[in-house]
Amino acid sequence: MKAFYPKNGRVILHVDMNSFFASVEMAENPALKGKPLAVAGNPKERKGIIVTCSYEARKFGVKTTMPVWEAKKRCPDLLIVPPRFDLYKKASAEMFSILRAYSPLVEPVSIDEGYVDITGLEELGTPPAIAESIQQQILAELDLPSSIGIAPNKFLAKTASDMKKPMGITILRKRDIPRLLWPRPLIEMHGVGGKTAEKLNGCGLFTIGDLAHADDFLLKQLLGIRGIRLKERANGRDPRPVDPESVNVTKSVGRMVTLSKDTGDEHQIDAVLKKLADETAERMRKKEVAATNVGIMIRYADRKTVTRSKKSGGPVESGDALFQAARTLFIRNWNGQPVRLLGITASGLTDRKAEAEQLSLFSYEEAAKKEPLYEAISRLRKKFGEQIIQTGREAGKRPPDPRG
DNA sequence: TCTGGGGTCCTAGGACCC
DNA sequence: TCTGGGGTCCTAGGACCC
Repeated sequence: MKAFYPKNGRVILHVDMNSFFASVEMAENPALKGKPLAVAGNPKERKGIIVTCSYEARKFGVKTTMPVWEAKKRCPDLLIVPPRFDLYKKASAEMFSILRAYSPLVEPVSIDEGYVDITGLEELGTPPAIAESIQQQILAELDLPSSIGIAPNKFLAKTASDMKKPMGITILRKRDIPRLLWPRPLIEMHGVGGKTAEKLNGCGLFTIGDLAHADDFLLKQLLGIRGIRLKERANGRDPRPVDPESVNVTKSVGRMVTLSKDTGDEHQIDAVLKKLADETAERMRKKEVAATNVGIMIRYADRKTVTRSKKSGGPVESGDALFQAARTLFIRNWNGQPVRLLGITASGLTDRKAEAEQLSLFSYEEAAKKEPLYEAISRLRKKFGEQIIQTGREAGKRPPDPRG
């Protein structure tokens, strides 16, 4: 049992929910269980792609991001339901609260997966026993299947949770790396996508083992700092801590939408931008943030996509301000061709409360000090004492209009 | 009949300052 | 007339993930 807790090592779990959206739908409606099921958008609105599908559907070759018509061709009996994000968010929150009952060091990565650092929790049992307990509790309380990876760091835990689905528990130790990790093709490695795999293949590197032994200089040339980092991970090294705070640090908030039909109609585009701006502002309000940068995304009929952004003078938080900024960017950068997709992103986010405080404590007072009236009052106070003159501001009235 | 929407991180070039 | 390097900020886009 002690062997699971090496003196200088960590024990990290990666909990990955299996075909999450589809599983939540099945938990809600057990009649769907055991059937080929997909959660997908409406094809008539050109959003007809598979978001998630059940294992029964996967047997027919149905995959995430596949257009619905193609999925139907492969699996004629495929049941399709539209996504219900509120339901998934609720299930996600319940899943994470189960995890937090085991350890406070829980880092959500997305709606359906997260890391748990269980280092030093010997009293709860061995790591496989803890994983088993978590998995069974999620199944019993939420009726949802999951897979769990156990390893000394995040990368290996993530890799492990992928090895056995559904309802798997997999341990990946450092000493297992040459046997279990290195023979696999590069594209299967977390962090290596199609483009990176192609580049590496072009240099004669095909497996994770090849990457693990590749030349540092070559990797740096080819992929920059990412190359070095990927090689480290291929060797089973990943120092990233499990950070429970990362979930509270949002870098950007946005909304985008593929239009049901391409359009070059300015009124229609205006209406879409306004809606996106209002919805983005609403999300910002919920997160209590303001933006210092506003960006737009335009995708044309040929899928060519451009992004434009501009740092704002002051904090932007209202739907109207967001809309005006987005509209200006759009007018300046639109090439006049029909538009397929429009998006708005608010970034450079600042805390609204801190913003308000700063405004009242600094800007207001600093601005006031620049007023000739303020200077005059200060001078008189020095001469006659503090009590002599009470300004309108201090008396709780509106500040005097400087124009008289 | 193609190919959604929400994010993160990194790079690179130009502006600008010292 | 010809000319340095370093640092930071801003912007655009690429790659990746779920």
